[in-house]
Amino acid sequence: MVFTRTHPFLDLDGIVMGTKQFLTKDDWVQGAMETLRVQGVGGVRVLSLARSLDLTRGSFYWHFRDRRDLLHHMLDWWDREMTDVVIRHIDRLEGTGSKRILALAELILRKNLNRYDAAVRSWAEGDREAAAAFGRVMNKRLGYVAGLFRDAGFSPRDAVARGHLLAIYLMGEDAVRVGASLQTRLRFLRREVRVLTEPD
Amino acid sequence: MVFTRTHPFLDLDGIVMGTKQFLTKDDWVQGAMETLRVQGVGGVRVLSLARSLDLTRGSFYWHFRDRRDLLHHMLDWWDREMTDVVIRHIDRLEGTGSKRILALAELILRKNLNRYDAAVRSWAEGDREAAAAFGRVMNKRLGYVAGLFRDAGFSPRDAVARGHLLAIYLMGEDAVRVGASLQTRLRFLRREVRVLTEPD
DNA sequence: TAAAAACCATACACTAGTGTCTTGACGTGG
DNA sequence: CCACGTCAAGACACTAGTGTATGGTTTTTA
Repeated sequence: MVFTRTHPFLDLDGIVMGTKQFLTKDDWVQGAMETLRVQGVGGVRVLSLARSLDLTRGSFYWHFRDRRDLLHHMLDWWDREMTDVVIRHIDRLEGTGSKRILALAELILRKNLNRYDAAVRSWAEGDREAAAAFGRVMNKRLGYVAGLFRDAGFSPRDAVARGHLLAIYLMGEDAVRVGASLQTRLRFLRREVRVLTEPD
Repeated sequence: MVFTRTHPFLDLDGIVMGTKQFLTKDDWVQGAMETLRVQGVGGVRVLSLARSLDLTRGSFYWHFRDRRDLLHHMLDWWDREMTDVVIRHIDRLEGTGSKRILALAELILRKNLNRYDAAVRSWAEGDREAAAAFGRVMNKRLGYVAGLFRDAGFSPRDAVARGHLLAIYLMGEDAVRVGASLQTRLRFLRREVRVLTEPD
């Protein structure tokens, strides 16, 4: 059989860089994350995933021990790309207090960094490893956001309360604003942040 | 084969009322909701559900046209039992303003009325009917809670902002307080409600 | 108490999915 | 140029799940 399948791939700016012959582990993981988002863990199947990537399961079992192994890598990826990235970015930012809080919130909305949260959370409900990963990530997020509120001048206890309200809002916002434009969502967001950052 | 299987069943107060020979549609739906919670929609399978109820699929296909029909009834059930019930209960309550807000929030935590929210939300991501149902329910909730904040004396725009913060918090709270006792969760909750209900 | 309705089991034909093993195409360094 | 590492196809044996059709048992109704 002729083996000429080549996949065009994009860099981060959306510019076509070239073609590649083979898929990497990360290609599988990212494809699986999309399936996770719209179908839940139960929908992440080796066979259907292979079909959607236009390959057979032969490739899959070269990259991963089994389905469980893939799921493990997905949790790692989600932790790195959807949380650590944000924290590093905000840490490098000028300004302090409520400015940084708003920047963090807007970054998450603009880049849709919360798009897998619902699925991972639901996944965690019935899976010990997912639950552990989800717990770690949430603690990281809650702690970081609460810290920002402390920087903004709130008492430790108040900073925690407000930080948790914001972190959970950011996790659930996209669910109640379906079909809304980014502009609308940002308008809502700024008002929520104002409510939380204004002194009593 | 002998056909003597009888299931003890409970009334609302947990007192054993008797035994019943057959299962109702609602028995299937409630069983399916539990599976939905821990496994997501993908885990709601006719066969495994029948096994967990200790019967065969023959029963299932008497009560429901097919799997899709069950999923439809689950959305109905979730709407009725996890939202309408709360609204009716709070509407009948004395007192106004922030008292009722706290009562609503505590009721949801105490009765775990948010336990299926995450799964339904994730389900909605890849299913039009679930998305429609989830949207209707969220609008109902957001509108009702915003109304409570208006009753508490906030301006319409502020009431919406605070109402949404609370509604989304109530939807995501259980995810970040895993392993915490009800008392701990209530302590957090009261502080969040205080932050949201205190005038600027 | 006989007929009707409600409820469930079982068998059948089918599709989807898992993991293993073998084979083969491509690419690169010696 | 060839040997080895990389990546993927394909076949195999298996389990899980779907929906239908049919018949049996229990409960209700008349």
